[in-house]
Amino acid sequence: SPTGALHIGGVRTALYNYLLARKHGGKMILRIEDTDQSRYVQGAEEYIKEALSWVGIEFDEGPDSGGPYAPYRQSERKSMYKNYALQLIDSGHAYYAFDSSEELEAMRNKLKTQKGANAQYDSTTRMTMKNSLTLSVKEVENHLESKTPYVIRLKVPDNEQVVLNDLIRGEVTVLSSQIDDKVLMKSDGMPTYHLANVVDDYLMKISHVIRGEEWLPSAPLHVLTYQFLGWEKEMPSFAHLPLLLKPDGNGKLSKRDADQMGFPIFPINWTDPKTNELAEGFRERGYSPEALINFLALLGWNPGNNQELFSLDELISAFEIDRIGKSGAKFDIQKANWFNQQYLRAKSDEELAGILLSDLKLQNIQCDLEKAISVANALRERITFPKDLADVGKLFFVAPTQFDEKIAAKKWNQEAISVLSMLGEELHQKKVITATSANEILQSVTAALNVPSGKIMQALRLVLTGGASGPDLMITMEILGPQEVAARIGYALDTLGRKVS
RNA sequence: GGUCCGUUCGUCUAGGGGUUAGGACACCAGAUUUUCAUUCUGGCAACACGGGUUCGAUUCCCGUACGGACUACCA
Repeated sequence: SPTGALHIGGVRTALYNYLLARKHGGKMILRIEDTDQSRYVQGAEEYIKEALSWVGIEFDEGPDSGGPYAPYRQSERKSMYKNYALQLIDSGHAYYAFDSSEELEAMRNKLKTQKGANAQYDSTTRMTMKNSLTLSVKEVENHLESKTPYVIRLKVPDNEQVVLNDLIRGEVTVLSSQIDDKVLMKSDGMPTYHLANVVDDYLMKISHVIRGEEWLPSAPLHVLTYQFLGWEKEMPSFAHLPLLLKPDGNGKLSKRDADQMGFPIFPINWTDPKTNELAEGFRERGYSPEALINFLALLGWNPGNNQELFSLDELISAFEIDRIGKSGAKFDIQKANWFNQQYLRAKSDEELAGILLSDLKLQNIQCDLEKAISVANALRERITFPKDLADVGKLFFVAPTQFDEKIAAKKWNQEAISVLSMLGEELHQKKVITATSANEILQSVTAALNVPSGKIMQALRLVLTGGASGPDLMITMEILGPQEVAARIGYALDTLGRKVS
């Protein structure tokens, strides 16, 4: 429904639908459920399509590609729904209701004061309200003719067992007296979700309804609707998915939680058209669609073995609806990061170099492909996001101008100074070095000065990177080249001092 | 409040009447790297509780607790 950005839970729901459809050679249909005009959000439909397309979910039918059951937007199908509502009235399963919102509220408030009573429009209260069950035929006609606003409500039977067979939860039985007389047609002439969904699923020959658990309570109502419309045989299978929960505490995962914990909740960037507020998406944050999909697939489903890394095709062949869990899954961004890392590492040096090159270009840093490949190779084991490549790789192009004070205080000592001074002089005379020769030179210097090389490594790192972390130091020296290393040593000696008191 | 759904390491989960209850993420330690990281090895850590059924229950049944969803002319 185009009521805002599709969030990550919706992506997972779409994914499970997609996996099942692909696995069994079915059709994946995109239907836009835009029956609530007041909640319609500009750009939301496009967002849904783009987001799903980014993660690799493709539709066989939908508003763009068309299909045998077009149109695929419920607003464009508006005229189709009323006949079915009328059919339900004719068969005695629905009725007109003329109650104003004030009257409804008054009824609910009155009921709330009675203990144990369910404040709802149902078999116990409908005869006290203003509807075609309580009004005379003449009065009803008058209302309809004078265009009194009305809704059409389902007449839910008094005391019947409604049985829902859920693919995930098994048999769920609800007593019909617990279900209220849901509005089927709104006063603006639009159907509610309940009617539109049932009618369209029937018309579009939908085989499976896989949706979030929040729909479970209204599923019996849908079963009832299928029965009343005489479509019980064509009723789709239902599967109600466990919810995605917030990482700490309990409750449904929300945008607020995600913001607080500092991770995205939308697949791609979303700018709220009302507030103009930008919410960063997983895509823009640097998650690959493969990683996101893999992570999401395993949040509530598992293959029954220890395999964790799945391509979309592998997911399709492994997916089984009865291996979906029943309980809600907390959203663990660390695991998502781990998946991202796995997929990033699986890329070749050339691919990583390409990412590095384009990121460097944005910062106006020149780099040739050969060097980019070396840098990518040096960095490949230490990155989680593509941007890490340029973030940490930057040290190969821009010399540090300041040094981490804590590390300097700890590691910048007389031994380091003498080793580095000598190392700088040695390197200054060289044109090229390899990791191996760099190591040899370092070893000879430390041996000559009788300093264990392990003791000055962090000082060397500090000089070369400005901080305490980075790729292998010998490799770093090889990529930097002897002249640059010597220059950085010289700069460090100048700024950090050649003597320590 | 009512209805429905759920409950295995901190997290995602496997398992299933008799198991040393398995894996992954995270965390911790050791080894390697004369280097932070990687990698490797190891460690920590779970069947919500109470009743049944049973020779035996974490597994089946019932209850309790806890959690969640729903309770709109929203989807």
